[in-house]
Amino acid sequence: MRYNPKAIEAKWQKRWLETKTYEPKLKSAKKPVRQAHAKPFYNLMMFPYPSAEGLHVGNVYAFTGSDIYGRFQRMRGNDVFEPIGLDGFGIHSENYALKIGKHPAKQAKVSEKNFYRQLSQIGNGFAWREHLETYDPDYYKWTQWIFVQMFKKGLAYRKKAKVNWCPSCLTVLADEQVIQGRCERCETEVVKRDLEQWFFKITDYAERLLENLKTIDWSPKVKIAQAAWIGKSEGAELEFPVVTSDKRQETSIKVFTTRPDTLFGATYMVLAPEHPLIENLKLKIKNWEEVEDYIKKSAKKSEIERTAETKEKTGVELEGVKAVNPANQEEIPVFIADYVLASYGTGAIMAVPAHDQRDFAFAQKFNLSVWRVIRKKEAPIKSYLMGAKDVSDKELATLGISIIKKTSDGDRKIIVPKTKLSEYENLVSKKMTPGFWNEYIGEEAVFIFKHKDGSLERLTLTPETEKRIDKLAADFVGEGWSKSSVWKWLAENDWYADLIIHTDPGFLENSGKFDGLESEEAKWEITKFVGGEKKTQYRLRDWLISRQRYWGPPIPLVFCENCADKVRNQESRLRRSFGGQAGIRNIFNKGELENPGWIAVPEKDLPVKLPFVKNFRPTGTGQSPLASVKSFYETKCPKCGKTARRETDVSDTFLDSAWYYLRYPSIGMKNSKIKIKNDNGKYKIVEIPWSSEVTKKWLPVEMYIGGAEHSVLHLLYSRFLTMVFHDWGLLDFGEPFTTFRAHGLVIKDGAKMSKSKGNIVNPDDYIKAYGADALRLYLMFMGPFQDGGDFRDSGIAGLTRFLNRVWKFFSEKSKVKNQKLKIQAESQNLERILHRTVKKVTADIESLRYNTAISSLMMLLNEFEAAPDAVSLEGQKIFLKLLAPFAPHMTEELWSHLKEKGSIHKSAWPVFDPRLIREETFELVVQVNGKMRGKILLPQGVSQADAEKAAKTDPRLRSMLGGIATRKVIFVPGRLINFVI
RNA sequence: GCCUCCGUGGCGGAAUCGGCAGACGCGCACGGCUUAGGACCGUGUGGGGAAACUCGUGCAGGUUCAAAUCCUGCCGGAGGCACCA
Repeated sequence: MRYNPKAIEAKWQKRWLETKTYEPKLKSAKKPVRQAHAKPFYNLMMFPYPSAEGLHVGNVYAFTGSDIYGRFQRMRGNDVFEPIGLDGFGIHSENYALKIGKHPAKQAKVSEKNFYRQLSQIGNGFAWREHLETYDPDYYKWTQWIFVQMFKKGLAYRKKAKVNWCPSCLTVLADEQVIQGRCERCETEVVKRDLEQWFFKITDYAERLLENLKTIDWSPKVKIAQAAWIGKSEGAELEFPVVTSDKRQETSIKVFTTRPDTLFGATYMVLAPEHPLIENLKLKIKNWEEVEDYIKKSAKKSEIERTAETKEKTGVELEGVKAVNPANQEEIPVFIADYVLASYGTGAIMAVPAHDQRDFAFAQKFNLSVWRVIRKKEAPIKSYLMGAKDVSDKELATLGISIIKKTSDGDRKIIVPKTKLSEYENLVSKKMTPGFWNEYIGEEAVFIFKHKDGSLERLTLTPETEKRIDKLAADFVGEGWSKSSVWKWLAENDWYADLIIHTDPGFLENSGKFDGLESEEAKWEITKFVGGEKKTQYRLRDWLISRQRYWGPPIPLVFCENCADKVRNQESRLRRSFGGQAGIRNIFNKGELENPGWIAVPEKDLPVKLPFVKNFRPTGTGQSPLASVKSFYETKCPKCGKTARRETDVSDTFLDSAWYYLRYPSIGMKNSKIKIKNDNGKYKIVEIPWSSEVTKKWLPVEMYIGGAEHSVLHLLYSRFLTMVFHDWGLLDFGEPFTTFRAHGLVIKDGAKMSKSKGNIVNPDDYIKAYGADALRLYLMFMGPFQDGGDFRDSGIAGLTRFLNRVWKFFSEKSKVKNQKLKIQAESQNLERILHRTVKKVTADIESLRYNTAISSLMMLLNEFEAAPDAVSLEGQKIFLKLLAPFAPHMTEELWSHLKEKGSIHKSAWPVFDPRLIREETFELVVQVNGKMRGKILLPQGVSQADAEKAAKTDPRLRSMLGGIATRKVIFVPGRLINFVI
C-alpha cells in the first residue's frame, strides 16, 4: 500500500470532527493550575482577516506552529482549547470587496466558506463549535456594548484634533496604524486633517501598560516595541517669562525637557506652530504676517513632509517678543518652527543647540548662539595629546593648524600660514564673543568659528600632525579604541552636528554655581533652583477609534440637541451652586456629561445593526457612507424621546479583535450577570459578554502565537481593554495573554511575497500536491519557528521523502508479526537513541524549536532503517507519538495500523528514562594546546589521572605527548582533556 | 539618527552552559536498480594539500588552556521607532 496523503487526510479530518477529538469539555475542565501543566490549556492563534482570495501560506505557517504546541500539550494530558474564527469586519475585507466589485456582506459569506474549508484542511485541532466572526451581529452587539461602557465611564470622548487621514482609504487612522507616515493597509502617505473624532483614553493606562510588561512572558522584541511606543520620559517642566520690547512681562512659556541640566545652555525657544500662546501674543508680534503665513504653510504639510527633510529646519522668529532664561536671566529669542510638535509635552521647547542635534541644526541656520554647558567625562585623546584638561592656544599653535573652508565644490583644506596664526589665537581667546564661536567640541581637537558674515570655518590638524596622531592613535588601540575609531572621532571630514555636538550627560560648566556637578544630579538641582516641576511624559496618544467607512460595527451613540442643552445648562447651574453634584449624575452618565448631547444607546437596544446599503463606497467627505442613509441616522433620543441623530461612523477593526479571545470559550454558554459599580456610585446588575464561570477556568490565554507586526496594534489594544475590564470588576486578571510568542516571517525564494512579484504561495496547491502533513513538516523544518524561513519549492521534496520513508518503514514493519529481538547490542543502542530523541523532541517543542525536533526524528528514522529488526513495538509507538504533532494525519493512520484504540492525539506523550540515556563509554576529546588531536573511548566517570594515562599511552597520541613535559592539564569530565605544553 | 535582532559551506540551517564547527535537509558528483527517470537505493560532498597537516563561523583586535559563542571597535543585513525635546 502506497502512501496516499489525500485519502488519509480526508478520512481523518472527517473522523476527528465526528468524534469531537478537539472539543474539550469547557465547563467540566478542572480549575487551572498556573504554570507547568495547566489542565485547561487555552491555545490561541491570531484569527485571520479574510481579505484576499484565500488563506496565505503565512497563516498556515503561524497556525501550524501554534497547533503543534497545542497538540503537544494535549498529549501531555491537558484539555486543550484551540479556537479559530474570522476577523471579517474592517477596512481590509471591505477594500477587497471594493476591488472585486462585490458587496462586503455578500463577499463575507463567500470568504467565510472558503476560509473555513482551507482551515479544515491544514490539519489543525480546531474546536470548531466555538468559531466566531466579527461581523456576526451576535458578536458585534457586544463590541458595541464595550463601546457603550467605555463611553459611560468616561474612557471614550469626542474631540476635534489634527488626525491622520488616509486619502486612499478615505478614513481617519489611529497613530498605531500609521507606519513611517504611511497607511498600514495601503501604504498611501497619510495627511493631517482637523476632524472631530472619537477617542479611547488609552493614555490613562500608559504607566500600567508599561509596568505590567515586566510580569508577562512575551517575546522580548514585542515588549521592547511596546515600551518604545509608550515612550516614557522623565524630565521637568520649566517656565520662561515672556517680555516685550518695553521689558514688560506678558506671559510665560512652559516647556518640558528631559535635560534641565542644560538650562544654562538654552539660547532660544521654539513654539509649535499650533501653540495657543501665539494667538495671545498676536498684537505684540511685529512680523505677524510672516508668522501667520508660516503657521498656514506648516498646517498644510503632511507628516512626511514635516519630518522627511530633517536637516533642513524651518521657522520664524517672533519679533518684538523675548523670553527670559530663568537660570541666568538672559533674554533669548522666541521662534515658531514645525520641528516642535504641538502634541507632545507642552508644545514648546527650550533650545540647547550645544547639546541637541535638532537645536543645533536650527541654530546654524538662524545664526544663533551655541553655548556649551556640558563636558564629557572622559577624554583619552585630548589628555594624551595635550596632557591637560584644557587645550591651550599655544599647544594649538605648536600642533599646527589648518582650516577647511566650505566652498561650492565641497570642502577644501588650506594650511594656515604662520602669519595668520595670530588671528586664530585672537579668535580662540575670544571665546563666545558675539559673532564668533569656537569650541573644543566634545574633547575633540576640532574648532569651528563663525565670521561676522555668517560663514563657518573649521580648524583641524595639518598632515604632519595627522601622522603624529596616527602614531599616537596606534597606542590607543586596545584600550577600547580602534585606530579607525580614533580617526573617525578625531578627524572626520564633514562638519555636521553629529560630529561637533554631544548629547550625552556629563559634567556641567558655564552654569554658574552648578559648575562641576554631574548631569543627573544637576537636573533636579537646577529644576529646584528655577522653581520647575518634575514631570513624566508619554509618547503614547489616545486611540482614535472612529472610522468613516461602512464595513464595521456602527458606533452605538446618538446625538440629541435637547439633551445637549440640558447638560450644558445643568453644568452651569451646578457651577453656580457648588456642591450640587448628585442630581445630574443620576440622569446623565460621565460620558454624556463630558460630551454634551451624546447619548449612549441603551444596552437592551443593541446591536445597532449595520444596515444593508447598496452604495457602501467611502465618501472622502470625512463622513461615513451611513451619513447619507436617512433611515439609519434618523432616530429618537433614548433619553428624552426627541428627534436625534445617530453617529454614522463605525468603530476601528482593532476594537473587534481586542476582545475576541474573551468570547471564544463562552460561545454557546449563558452570559453572566454581574454587579458592577456605576460612575455615579450606584451598583447595577449587568449582563456581560461572557460566562464568568468558563472564563475563570480558561483564561487568561496560556499560549498565544502570532505575528510581531501586531506589537503596537492588536497586542497593545487587547492589553488595554483587559485592564479596563479588570478595573470594572468584569475579569479577575489584568493581562490577557500569559505567554506570547512571535513567529517569524515566511519569504519566498529570498524575497517578500507580493502579488506584483507573482511569488505568492497558495497553500491549496501544495496540500493538493504533497498533502497537509508534508506542507506542515516542511514549513516547520525551514528554520527556527520564531525566525521564519525561506520557502523554496525544492525543499518540500525532502520532507515528502521523509514521510514516504516513514510510511514504508511502518508498512513493512507491521508485516513482521514476531517482534523477537535478534541482536541484543543493537536494540540496546537503539533504545538509548530512542530515549534521547524523546528528550530532545520534548525540549525542542517546548521552546518552539521545531526544526531541530524534526531533524532528530529524521536521525531516529535513519537508525530504525539501519536495524529494522531491532525496533520494538514500543519503539514504533514512541516514534509515531513524537511525530504526531507535526504530521497528525499520517501518524493517526499508522497508529490505527498498530491496532491501537483511540486517537494518537489523545495518547500519552512519551517520557524518557534518564538511566537509559546514559552511555557507559564516551569519546574523550584530547587537545594539545587547545587543538583537537584525537579521541579515545573511555568509560563514563573516568578520573583525570586515568584519562591522562590513557591519552599518553594511546598509540596515535603518544608521539605528540610522549616525553614532553606538560605545563598544565585541563580536564573537563565527560568531555575533554587539554594538554598545554 | 536612535533602539532591537542577526552575519556559519553552493542553499536552508545545527552546535541550548565558552569545550570535536558544519548535525538534519536541499543541491551537486559518482555508482546501483531501471526501457526510461525529475522515482528509489548506496557512497561522497567547507577550502588548500598526494599525505602528515593546515586554513576556516562578516572584518580588526582583546580575554581564555580553549571563542561561532564573552568583551571593544568597525563593516554589512533585517525589523521597530523616528524632529517625542
